[in-house]
Amino acid sequence: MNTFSFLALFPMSERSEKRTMRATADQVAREANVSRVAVSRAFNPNASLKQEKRDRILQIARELNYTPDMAARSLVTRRTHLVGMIVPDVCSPWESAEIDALTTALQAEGFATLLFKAKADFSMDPTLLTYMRGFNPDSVIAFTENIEPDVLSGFLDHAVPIYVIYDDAEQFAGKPSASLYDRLLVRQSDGIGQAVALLQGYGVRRIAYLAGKTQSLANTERQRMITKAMAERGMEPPVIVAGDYTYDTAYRATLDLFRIGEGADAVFASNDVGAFGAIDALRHELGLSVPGDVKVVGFDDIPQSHWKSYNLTTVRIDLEERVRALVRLILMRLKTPDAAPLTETLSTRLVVRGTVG
Amino acid sequence: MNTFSFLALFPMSERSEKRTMRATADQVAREANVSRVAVSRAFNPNASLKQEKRDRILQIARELNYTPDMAARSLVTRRTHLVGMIVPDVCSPWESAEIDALTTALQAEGFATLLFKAKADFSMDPTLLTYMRGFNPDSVIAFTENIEPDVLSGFLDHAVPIYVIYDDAEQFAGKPSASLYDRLLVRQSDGIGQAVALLQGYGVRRIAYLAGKTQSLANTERQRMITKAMAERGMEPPVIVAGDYTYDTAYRATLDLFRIGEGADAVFASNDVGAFGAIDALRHELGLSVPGDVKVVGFDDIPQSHWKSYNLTTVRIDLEERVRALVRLILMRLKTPDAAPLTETLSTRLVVRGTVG
DNA sequence: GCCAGAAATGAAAACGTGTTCATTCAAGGT
DNA sequence: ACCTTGAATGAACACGTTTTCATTTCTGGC
Repeated sequence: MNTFSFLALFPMSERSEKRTMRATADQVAREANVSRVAVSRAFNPNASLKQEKRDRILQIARELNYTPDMAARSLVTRRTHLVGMIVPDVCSPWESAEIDALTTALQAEGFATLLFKAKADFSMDPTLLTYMRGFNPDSVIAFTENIEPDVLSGFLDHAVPIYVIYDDAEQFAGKPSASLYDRLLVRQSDGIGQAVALLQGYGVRRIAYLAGKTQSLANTERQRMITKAMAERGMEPPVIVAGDYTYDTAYRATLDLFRIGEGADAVFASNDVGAFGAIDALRHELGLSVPGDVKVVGFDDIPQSHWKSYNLTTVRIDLEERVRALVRLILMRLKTPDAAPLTETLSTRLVVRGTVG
Repeated sequence: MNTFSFLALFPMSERSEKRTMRATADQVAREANVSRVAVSRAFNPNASLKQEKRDRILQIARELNYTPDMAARSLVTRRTHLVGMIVPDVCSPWESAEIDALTTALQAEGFATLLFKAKADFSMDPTLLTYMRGFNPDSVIAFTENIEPDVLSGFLDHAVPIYVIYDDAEQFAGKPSASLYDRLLVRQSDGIGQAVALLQGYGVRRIAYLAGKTQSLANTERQRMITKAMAERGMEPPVIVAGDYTYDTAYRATLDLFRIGEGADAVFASNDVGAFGAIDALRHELGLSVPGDVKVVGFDDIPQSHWKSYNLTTVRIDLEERVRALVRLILMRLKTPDAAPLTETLSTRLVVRGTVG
């Protein structure tokens, strides 16, 4: 029992013992005394075929362990039912959660995930793109944000981008292209407003924003919205601390902020993992209390955020909802390419736990 | 800049504006004044073709943005260059790290990862398998351990399993099949021995083993090796606490152990995430000190284990090394199907941090 | 019992590539 | 100058499916 995890498959020609090929539509047809076309139709629900005949074919197909060959099918259909995902770091909690949810949702719709690892610096590798192109994915999801849509969609033929934009649809007023395409609008300002209000309620005056990757649009918009929310409440602009979404960088940046810099009443991290780094630096190296001396707020609400050691107060982006909206957009555009551009909107909200108050 | 993450592709027939198909080998051939066969050969390094001719073809291919169509190619080659991965939980730190490393390694060898989400209960879904079969992956990696190899390799044609076994190759003495196939032997006992020795050195007498999924072979072998190591040092057998590799279950199980049960001097968790749950329960709910009152040891050494809040002492499985060995086995078997069965061995070692001593 | 329209059917033509096989070409040894 | 060997070449076929299109069979209304 439970003896294995890995399995290699081999084409018939190379296995001397097993001479049983994968069953083909022709074999099923012969066995069922019908034409090969009938077999094809049996597997296509809305093709016209006598019910009784269809049942018999499917029965025989099951006995022969037959499944239509996707490669052959996609050759004529021009649909591979593959969705390419380009990911720099599968280990990142937020990204792995998003991959998980996307794969689940797409799988339910009959699409399989084709996973590619991008370079660590988030850059888009032309070789990788060329390589991926060969598989002809029906759609591509890129988890890196530092490449122009035009470059990528020029590389992949007939690609129509779906924009993920933050807070202000108007920030793209100058780019006419943005309004021509489908968009997912994430209103980060909602949760950020709640967070800033809560912090101010606790008497916080000086907030440090622990930034993420500078190429990340999500990051720059988070920073902008925090600054805006603070201004609206009559607070001074936040102190900006450079970061890159990782624990280690956040840890060191926090040390610098409090040792070399002038510290802060609260640290607003650009993501939860960064918040963890900040908390650990404050508690375990600087000897400060969270939330006693310094409040900490994160962003994302990953599963680890409710772990008791951190118990993080954070701005939650509902992953399930986000993925549902994205999959809806992708499938809509795939089914009806000429439909009018659609915009989905996603709110965010503050989840209050133990690192504030 | 940095305005998008998602991209949908569409077959020509459905896009009214763009009428430019993907370039085909015929077009390249016509443009270069050669036969289509020459184009095929140009992309196959060990086919015989005049160097000058090959260069010209590749040049023109680049200009036309041409890449061989994998679907068409695999139809005749019987090789898809796809490796299917069946994963119950992509979010799990250890699994996501393994997916990341495997994808990187396989990508370097020209294989792409085809990701499928299995049911949450680790069970193998026949529908999923049938579905995956359609894509004809060259190889399959299953991250779930509760299905007989025979069942799966019967389902997928011409599948030859690669066994991952733990500590004793002899445990499969009764199963002749095990010695017929390739194997990765993980010597968990190495690191476990070091851990038990260290704990005994600190005067620990009563160890609780916080178990993982009972269907997991890795788990049962960890338990067996801990018991064995303790016996060899004249210690009483460990207290077994049921678990399932998750934080929440580990947290509650630890509470029960110390409130209802009789507690322990040390908790040996079946994985790092479980150790985190134990630590948090001890520190934040039971008011005990780690490592003062109770020592904690984990298993895996995931990236989070060095985070200061946990700073976990743990038995490290070298992920890179493990993945290298696995990829080596898979590729070897794929290239030379009739080669003699190979066994790779992997050691483990204790990484000492702050939760012991 | 007849006719129109709809549903069911199979032959043939794609889809884009790799491979076989017989042929041509170039080079090198006597 | 001749033969031999090996490399270079392209025509034809194969891979397993879907789709088109023309034909046949069924259905229901008069």
